[in-house]
Amino acid sequence: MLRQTAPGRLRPGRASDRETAARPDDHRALRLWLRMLTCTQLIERQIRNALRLRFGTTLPRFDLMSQLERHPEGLKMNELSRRMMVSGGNVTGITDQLVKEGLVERVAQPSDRRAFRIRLTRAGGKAFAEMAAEHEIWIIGLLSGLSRREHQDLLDLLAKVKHHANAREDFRLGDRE
Amino acid sequence: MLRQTAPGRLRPGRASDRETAARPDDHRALRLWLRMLTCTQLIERQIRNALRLRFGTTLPRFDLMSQLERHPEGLKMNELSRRMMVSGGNVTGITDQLVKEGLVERVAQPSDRRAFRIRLTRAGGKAFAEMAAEHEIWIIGLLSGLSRREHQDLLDLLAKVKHHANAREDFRLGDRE
DNA sequence: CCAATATACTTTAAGCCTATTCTATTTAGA
DNA sequence: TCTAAATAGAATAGGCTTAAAGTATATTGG
Repeated sequence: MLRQTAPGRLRPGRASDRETAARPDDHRALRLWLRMLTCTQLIERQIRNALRLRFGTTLPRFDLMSQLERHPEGLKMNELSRRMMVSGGNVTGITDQLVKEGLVERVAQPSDRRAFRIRLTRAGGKAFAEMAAEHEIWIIGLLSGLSRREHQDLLDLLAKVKHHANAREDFRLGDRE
Repeated sequence: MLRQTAPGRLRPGRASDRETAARPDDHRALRLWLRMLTCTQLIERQIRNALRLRFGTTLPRFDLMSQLERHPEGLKMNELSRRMMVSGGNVTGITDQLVKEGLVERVAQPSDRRAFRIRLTRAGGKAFAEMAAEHEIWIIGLLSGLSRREHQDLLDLLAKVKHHANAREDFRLGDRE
């Protein structure tokens, strides 16, 4: 059988994606935003796919484990929520899955009986190490079109974007009641 | 009542987000990727929020209508799918919603009875015009931390990323069977 | 013509994600 | 102390998203 795109399989456009449709009179900020979005989605989709095919896991699960790996003492649910930039309820669900798979554990906290620490189990740490190694190679490959100098420039420009957008968060732009 | 963050309300980290946790020995590509992701999510979340609060709609719906606005003659489902970079089944669902709301319509195509064109209705065009005007102001504001020069530099760097990542798509990185 | 294949779209099952609401516990203040 | 407010986390309902499988139509090659 020919290696073909499956019927519903997602293989988005090369010829005309979201951003390609930007019109000449679009404001430059809008063009820039569409391009940021396209780039991120392009990379994210490939990583999701690779995680699924190689390790049968998902990006959110990988992301959660990656946070825990950086904090061997464990993290509370709300810390995970903040760092992963997702809602608390979401963390509950993902954690439940990982607990069921034996990759992380909830450790009760005597000091605050409402909370507990989430930690990687030994199996979880081992599984994550394997995934992280390949994951980094994928990322390096996907971003290898840029020179070291360009990497740095892009990092700096995005830092500006990040800080400005963060500062703006409190203005609640669309919220005028 | 004080204007406060609701219990489960998503107000992700300023102090320590996903990317802040990157370690000094992380490869620069990984740091760059985490920062791209953080920036995009930061902006996207604010846009989603603003769309919900101001117009009671969602980003995918806005996105679909935005594609149609650029193509008054209408687009087929698979064209929408490609441009929006989402699966066909997803487009079906979003279109169903918008049809129910009277904002878009499916127009049968005699030349191919499997397909039809999706078009904005008059009401849809009107609604979109209002939203698009504000949307652009939000984006301009969120990206106003950069000078015109920096806008251009960022646009150029992201173009490189995009083309490289696009070219890599066929290598199916994680897929070795 | 007709069978095989491809295409356009929908449906389904499962997971992600959010806002909202709920319970349990802790903290702060009168 | 005792009550009100804040906090940690879970439960819920609804929407987004995907891969895979299904239906109908079109195209292609024998």
